[in-house]
Formats: sequence, C-alpha cells, structure tokens
Amino acid sequence: MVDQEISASRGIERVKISDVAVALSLTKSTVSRALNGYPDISESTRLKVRNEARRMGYVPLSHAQAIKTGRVRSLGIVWRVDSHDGHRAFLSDFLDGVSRAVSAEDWSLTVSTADSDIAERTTLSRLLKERKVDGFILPRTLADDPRVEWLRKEEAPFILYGRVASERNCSWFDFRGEDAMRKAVARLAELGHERIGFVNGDLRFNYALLRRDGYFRGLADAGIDPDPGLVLDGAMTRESGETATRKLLELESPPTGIVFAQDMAALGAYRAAEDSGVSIGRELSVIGYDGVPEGAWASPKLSTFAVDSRWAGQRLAALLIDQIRGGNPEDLRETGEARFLSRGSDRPPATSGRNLADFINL
Amino acid sequence: MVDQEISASRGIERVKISDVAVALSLTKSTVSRALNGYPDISESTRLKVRNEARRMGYVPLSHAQAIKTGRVRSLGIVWRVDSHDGHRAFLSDFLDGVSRAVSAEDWSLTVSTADSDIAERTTLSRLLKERKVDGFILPRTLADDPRVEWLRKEEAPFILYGRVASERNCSWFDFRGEDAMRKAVARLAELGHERIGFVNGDLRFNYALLRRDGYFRGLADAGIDPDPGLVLDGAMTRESGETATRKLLELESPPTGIVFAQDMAALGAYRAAEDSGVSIGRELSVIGYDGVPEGAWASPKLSTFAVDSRWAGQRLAALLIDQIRGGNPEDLRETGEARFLSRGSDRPPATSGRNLADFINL
DNA sequence: TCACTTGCCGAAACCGGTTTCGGAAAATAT
DNA sequence: ATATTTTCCGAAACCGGTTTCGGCAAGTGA
Repeated sequence: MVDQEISASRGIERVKISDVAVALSLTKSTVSRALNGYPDISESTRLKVRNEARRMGYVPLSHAQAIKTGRVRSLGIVWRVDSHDGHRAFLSDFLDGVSRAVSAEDWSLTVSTADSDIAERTTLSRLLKERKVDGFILPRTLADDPRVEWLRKEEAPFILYGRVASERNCSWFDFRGEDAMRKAVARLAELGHERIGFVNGDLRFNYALLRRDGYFRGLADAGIDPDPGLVLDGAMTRESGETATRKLLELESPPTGIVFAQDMAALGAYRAAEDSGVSIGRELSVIGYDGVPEGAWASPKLSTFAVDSRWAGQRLAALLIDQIRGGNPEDLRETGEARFLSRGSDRPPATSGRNLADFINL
Repeated sequence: MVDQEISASRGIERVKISDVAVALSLTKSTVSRALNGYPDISESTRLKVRNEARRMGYVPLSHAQAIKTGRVRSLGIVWRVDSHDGHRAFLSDFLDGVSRAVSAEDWSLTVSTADSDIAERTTLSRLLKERKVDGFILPRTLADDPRVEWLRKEEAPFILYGRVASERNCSWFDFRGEDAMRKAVARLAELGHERIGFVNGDLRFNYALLRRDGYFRGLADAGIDPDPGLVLDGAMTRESGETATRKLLELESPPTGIVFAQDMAALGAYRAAEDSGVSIGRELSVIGYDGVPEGAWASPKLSTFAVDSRWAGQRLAALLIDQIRGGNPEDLRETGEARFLSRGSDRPPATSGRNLADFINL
C-alpha cells in the first residue's frame, strides 16, 4: 500500500550511477572513471560498464556532474532585440548552427534576450554567477566592445561573432565582409559603372568599418577616385536604406550603382527607386550583403553576398567549446567567405558608353 | 609565493554560502533557510543574512541547488527548422517573450533545434534525461500530437503553443485563429464579396483545422453557401500560396476575395495576381493571418490578423513555470486574440453591385 | 626468492548547496 | 515557580556525481 503510493507519486525511478555499480558489483567510483575514460580502468571492465549503463538507460545528471567538475556543458547567447531587424531573419539558421555543434558534443545552449546594454550586462552577469553556462557567444560585435574587457576581467570564456580591435585573448568567427564589398565594387566597375555609391551600416559596429575599407579598396583597385559624397552610413533597415538611396539619387550627378552593406537597406532602395522613376537593374544597379530571403522576392531579384549563418553558428560553438576545454583563445579564430548571388539587380549602366552587347562579349 | 600562484591561477574567488555563514557567525543551513524564506528563521536574522549576502555578492550555483531540489530552473524549447519559414520571422519576438518571463523568475531558457520528428524526440529525451530543463514549451502543435502522449508518459511538464484534441492534463496558450478567420470572412462579406476563397495551411497542424472551422462559420454567419471548390490547403509559403491563388483565379467563376490562413501564402498571391493581370485590392481582395513584417512592404499593404508572438512566449513561459511549481495543468490554459490590421488589400469587389460610395455610407 | 613496479579497483573525501531533526532559550500557560 | 509550548538556530545527513589516495594482486627484474 505504502509502496504503491510511493511508486505512484514518484513515477519511473531514475537510474543513478550507484544502480549501475550495484548491478555490476563495482563501486560507483569505478563506474564513473570507466565512463569518463580514465586510464586506470581495464578495457574489459570499461566495456562491461559501458554496456550495462546503456542497457539500464543510465544518463548522468548534468548538474550533479557540474558540482564537482565546475562545468555545466552549456553555452550562452544573449540576443539583442532592440536593434534593426536585419539580423532577425538569420536567428533561426544561426541558432540551428549553434545547436548542431553544441549537440554534437552533448552540450546545450542557453538563450536570453536583451533590449539594452545594461540589460545585456545584467543577463551575462547572472548567467555567469549562477553558472548556467560555461562561456558566451557574443553576436553583434562593436568596434570597441565593452563586453570584451568585462568578460576578460570576469575570466569567462567567450567568442565573438565578428572581429575586434583589441585582439588580446580573443577568439572569433567572422565573414570577411570587406572582401565582399571590394568584390562588389569590382563587379560594378567591371560592368562599366564609374560612379559607385556606398551605403553602410552603423559605424559603431566593427563590420561597418571593415566593409567601408573594402569599398575603398575596391575603388582603388578599379582606379576610381573616391567621392565622399557617395558614401552614407547608418542604414540597416528598409526605411533608412530608402532614405539614403533617395539622397544619393538627388545628387547632381547621382551614382549609377550602389553597394549596400546590408540587404535590408538595399531593399529600401527599391522603393526609393520606384518613387524616383528609375528602375533597378537599368538606371540603377544595386548589390547587397547578407542574403536575406526577401531579396529573392524583390523584382528584380537582389544581387547580394550571402552569408551562411548556420555555418557561423556552428563554428562559433565549436571554437568556444575548444576554448573552454583549454584551447588557446588566440588560436581559435576563423573567417569565412560570403557567397555572391548574381541575380537581377546588377547590370551595366544604362548611360554607359559600353552597351549590353559589349558586356556580353566581355 | 604559493599564495600568489594560487590566486593568480584561480582568479577571483567565488563567494559560497559558507563564506556568508562565517561572516555572520551562522551556519550555512541557517543562511540557506533565511534566503529561501523558511518560516523558522527570525525576521531580524533573515534581514541580516539577506544584506550580507548581497554585500558579499553571493549568488547560489544553480546546479548546486539542483542536486538537492531536483529543479534546474530552466525551460526547454526545441525549435523545428525543417518546416516552412513562415514562423521564422517570429522566432526573435517569441524568444524575447519567453526570455522575459523566464528571467523575471530568475529561470533560464535552453534552446535546441531539430529537423525531423526523431531528431526532436532525441533532443527532448536528452534534455530530460540529463535534466537540463524542468519542462518544455512545445511549438507547432499537431492535431494529434505524439509529443503529448510521450511527455505524459515521461511525467515531464510541458505546455503547448496551440491547442490539441487530447486535452487531458494539457496546458496551452493559443491565439484564437478561428475567430480571426470568421471575422475575415465577415469583413469581406460586409464589403460585398460573395465568392470568398480560403487557402489553408497544412491540415496536420491543429490550427489549420480550427481556422477552417472559423472560415465556414464566417460563411454561415453571412448566409453564404460554402463552395468546396474555393477551399485549398497546404499553403504555408510564398510559392505554395502563389500556386494556390493561381488555381483559384483560373476557376470559371473565381473568388473576388481570399482569406489566407498564413501571411506568407497571402504574399504569394501578389505574384499570382500580377501574372494574371488582376490587381490586389481591386479585382481581388486578400486578408492574411500572422502579421509578418513583409506584409507592410507589399503594395498594397497586406491586411492581416497580427499575432503577438512576444506575448505568446511570455504567457507560455509563465504558465509552464506555474505548472512546474505545482499548478494543475488543466487550469493553466489561455487564449489570445489576433489584432486586425486594416491595410490596403481588402476592398469592395470591383464587380460588386455595391459601389465604393455605398461602402463609405455603410 | 625477494624487492620493486605496474595494473586495477575500492574506500572515502569532496563539490555547494538543501532539508530534516533535535534541542536550547525564550515565551506562555498553569 | 514550574510545566509546556514556541521560537529559532545548529548539527548532520543528504543529493548524485567526480577525484584523490592507498593498497592488493599480478608481473617484472635481479
């Protein structure tokens, strides 16, 4: 009667390490070491233990392990929700990448959101103090990112999605946006464009600085003198991209091609162009960066440098786990290449001396 | 020298409960009970303990608590990445909502992704066995959802985003999509439409069944005989929405208005309409459901029933925490209302006997 | 044959909290 | 003044693992 009550209230008994030990007439210390690959366990007992553990369905409680090891086998991400929605489209892919890498090692992922710097700091601090995570993936890297110094001080492992000036002890993964911008300019120049504008994102973000450099290098490569009047920044949404484009089109001699540091801004150009009566792919060429899905639904489709967010998430997680396991942070840096999607929005300039036939024969 | 080495290698010492106890000349058991609000601690010492703990920056390790309490103060979500991308736009808001509710209680959120049923089951199982989470939020509820039965068997707390047929012991939050569909039909009927089509999502999902019911009730309300030929399903992307719309427009007597169970499908209608030479808001009225941001960038802007994903996440998390703390699952059910955004895509039919002036005087 | 490794496992401490139990001191009742 | 209850805290067990340490038995070398 009492037994029934107990079993009814407690449900399926969880099998613990001592259960496995008893079943094998061993001590739990032996079972633990066998399962964790200690060298002082014979191969034969290691095998027996592993089989019996599997047979009994034994899975160690992660928090019971953590109390002694100090590791919870979990990574943390604080996602900013206060900024432009340009990156929102990638959250799903990004998390998928992180999740895959993390699951492959039997780790897990803790996600939190924040809508301000202090909220982010508070959350990072709490996750760290409670030891909910062993390290952090930091998206949206600033040129001079205060999180870096703070996490160094707290001695918490972290990795940046994006590069940073203060390199000491930093790991990162990033796509070489500067290369993409450079190629975008080269592409437009090759098509015959001579006045090529650049609409950048917010300069507080490090990628904006890098992409700006790439743009200017592209101009230099093509032998085009840079015109500061053709360069704008702070556009990371459709609205601001629309405004920026409008400004450029209202210039005395407007650009025939514009490179955008972000697709969302580039999509804003479509409306500005429509209002100004210029058609994209004809009077105005546009190349974006990011590879947002909406680009494929614009007409003409937006040519862009697509970024593989899933891959970024995957590498970030894998590198961070390496670091937590003792790897040297400065050895854990990787970059990737954005893939150019040539679609309809980049074409030879309508007013160019060179015509379409020339281009085809190029 | 040795001390230096130790302090240098171990860094900032974490303050533990025994440190607080020593500082106050109390035992750690007293400190623990004081902090956790046990009634057998005097108000004066409770205050002293609380202040000293705060002063020393003491925060309990969540996994150290968990080993005795069995609770890790964490919720789990497995996000499906294999389906249509209609819900991706909401992930950011949704997670933000969950994160807010969870942080308010000092809990945390563990996120994982899966691209198949078995992957999802494997992940749920692992999170449960390792006890990384205390309960699950289940998005994307199926009409007959196998996760429900399985989690019941495992005795794991869970809550559904969406309702389900097998109600026993289930908690949920959901938006009353059926009400929205009913109102959408009413709206179109009021505008003078008599042939109103319906493009539904995948019928395996429970919301599709509910919304279909809503559509038919709307027709009944308006005294319109349902025409099975005007009802299609399985459209949850732009592509499939485009195809579905094309089919409807090719009918001998095509609908003058279409209600879509999902915005993404409704956006597909724009291209179909363009190709067929009918203009949306004139020859064809369209009402969607979801409130995706892209809807505001279509022309004309898509009229739709917008869902507050942040709110959904918030309520789901709060209700689930209540349940884990002992609340009766069947008492923890809530629904919400989708908010109608009247924009440009729903207008009186061009061929209607009633003209615009009539409508204005309505 | 004896001393000395080496291989392998058990015993026990330990991690940082929570919770039960018992008892001393203070408050109340008799 | 004594008996009885309350109030409040300390002592110790406990949670489920990991890790250190020590020792027995078998193997090795001289």
